[in-house]
Amino acid sequence: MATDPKSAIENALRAALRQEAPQFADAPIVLERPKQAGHGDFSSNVALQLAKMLKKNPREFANALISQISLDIVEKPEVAGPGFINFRLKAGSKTGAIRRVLEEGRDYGRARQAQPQKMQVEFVSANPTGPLHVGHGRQAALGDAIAALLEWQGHAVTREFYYNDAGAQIENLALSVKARANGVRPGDAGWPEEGYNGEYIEDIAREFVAKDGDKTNLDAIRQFAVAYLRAEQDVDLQAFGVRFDVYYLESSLYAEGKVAGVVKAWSDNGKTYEQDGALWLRTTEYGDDKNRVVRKSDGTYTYFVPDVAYHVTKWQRGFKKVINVQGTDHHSTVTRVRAGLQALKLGIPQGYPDYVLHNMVKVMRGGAEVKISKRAGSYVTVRDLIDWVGRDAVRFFLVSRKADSEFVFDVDLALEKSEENPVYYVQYAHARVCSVFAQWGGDPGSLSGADLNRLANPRELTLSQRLAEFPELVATAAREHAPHSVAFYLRDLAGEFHSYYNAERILVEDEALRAARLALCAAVRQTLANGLSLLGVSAPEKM
RNA sequence: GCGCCCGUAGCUCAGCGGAUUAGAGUAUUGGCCUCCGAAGCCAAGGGUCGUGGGUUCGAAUCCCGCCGGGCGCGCCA
Repeated sequence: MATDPKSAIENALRAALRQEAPQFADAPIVLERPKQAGHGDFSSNVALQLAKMLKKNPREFANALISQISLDIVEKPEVAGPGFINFRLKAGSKTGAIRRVLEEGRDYGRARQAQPQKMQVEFVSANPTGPLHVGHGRQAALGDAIAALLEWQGHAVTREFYYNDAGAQIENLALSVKARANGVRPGDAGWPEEGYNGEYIEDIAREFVAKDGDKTNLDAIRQFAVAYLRAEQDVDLQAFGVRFDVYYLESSLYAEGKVAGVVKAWSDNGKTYEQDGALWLRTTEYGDDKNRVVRKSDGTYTYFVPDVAYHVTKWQRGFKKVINVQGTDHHSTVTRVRAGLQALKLGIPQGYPDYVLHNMVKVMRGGAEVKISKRAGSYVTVRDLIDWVGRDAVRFFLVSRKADSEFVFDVDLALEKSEENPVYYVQYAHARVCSVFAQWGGDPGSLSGADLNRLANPRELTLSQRLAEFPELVATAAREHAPHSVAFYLRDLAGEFHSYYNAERILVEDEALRAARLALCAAVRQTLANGLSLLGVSAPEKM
């Protein structure tokens, strides 16, 4: 079992620091991988960081530190530039990662948690009033990947979908379907003021009538329409490869009295007041810029009350960490929900819950923005995208950018020139390795005994090092809720593999060298597969 | 007007407070298949990191102003 070289170096530096500058023994130690090969494999700037506070010359201090270090996995450390300490790994210690990947297999990159926490990621949470649009697609891809990242960090993660099935928009849905069922079309007299105009309304109306539905029974229509759309969304999510553990219905919060309970608790805590016939919550006491109405003068609650009630259940269900994935257009709710939770005085932490807010998705095709979908009318649906470019491409694309960046989804890039699609580049690397193994025909299990010291050329060592980075990359991506870094890593890894593959032959005559190269390839394949699975993208053996 | 986010190569985007050339992809140009998959590789050109200050030994990165863009500022959800 090889120790991870990076932590070994870090430990050695820490020990040296304890000797040379005990007062900073706990200072953060940053080890980065230099861009330029000439600067070694790892580089640290601790000496520069601490020199000022120590009132010492950075280079002298760096020299003092390295005089304390003796590690058998690296050559002698060097002081460079203004005071960087550069470490160059001995060739043998670079390939350790290969063995580790092969040993851990599908678990390579996973961390064990001494005390796993219950966590929850809430995402999509689309109202059952229409098909899922591209924004939901981005949320689905992001949320699912974030959930996977947290699972890989050893936590118990629940994927949850919240259905706003109790609000006014459901009423509008029912009215729209009823109007359609009775032959009233958008624009006609009698069409609901805030009705839904998409063609899917017509579909629902037709099916409702076909089932001998009573065209005057609004309750029956509402039930039918919600069930219809929920089923349709489920089909889309399934096609997208996203599965939820819990579907939470807003209506159940009312049914169980939780909404009224929240308002009562606020009142009991003295956080509310009456004004203009409405009941207000003093959210300004918790960072909001104005107080908010919680019970309207007509006696109904504003939408954010059930939202708070919902989050109380998350806390009470034991989720210590909750991440809500939402569009930035909802960012004003963040402060409100947190304030509402604080005002209950239930001991819920101040920053609860966490949010990942994502920007909007713009779909481009043929050089122009696509805004119209045949099904939905006013927006492009997830189904449209999957139909156009396939599930893997959609998922990879949608997580391959930071959540807060505006996303331009270029259908032409993914469709007409599909070979230039980044996801194929990564999948192709995986398929290539598979192909080599098929050609070879040997038993992969036999590779565990390969002499990895035979791997000496720079491309092999670079690849090995890249493999070694994966677990830390996953950990960082999980901590920062940033699955896009996994996508970038995979591209880099695939790129280095393609270069290697082009420059060197794997299936050489020399048996020992062949075994070593195959071991490296097997590790690359495994790491690619693990990374792709994190993103919900398949790793095909042939394409 | 106020709040949050964004502004890096023609286009789409990475970039951890650090070391002469700021990175990918794509697009453009020129090479590489008697050889394990050319959906690939190699090479070239292309950037005052929106702008003006400040902090620092050092700023694309941190702080402030300005310009440009997005989103939000309901007894809507």
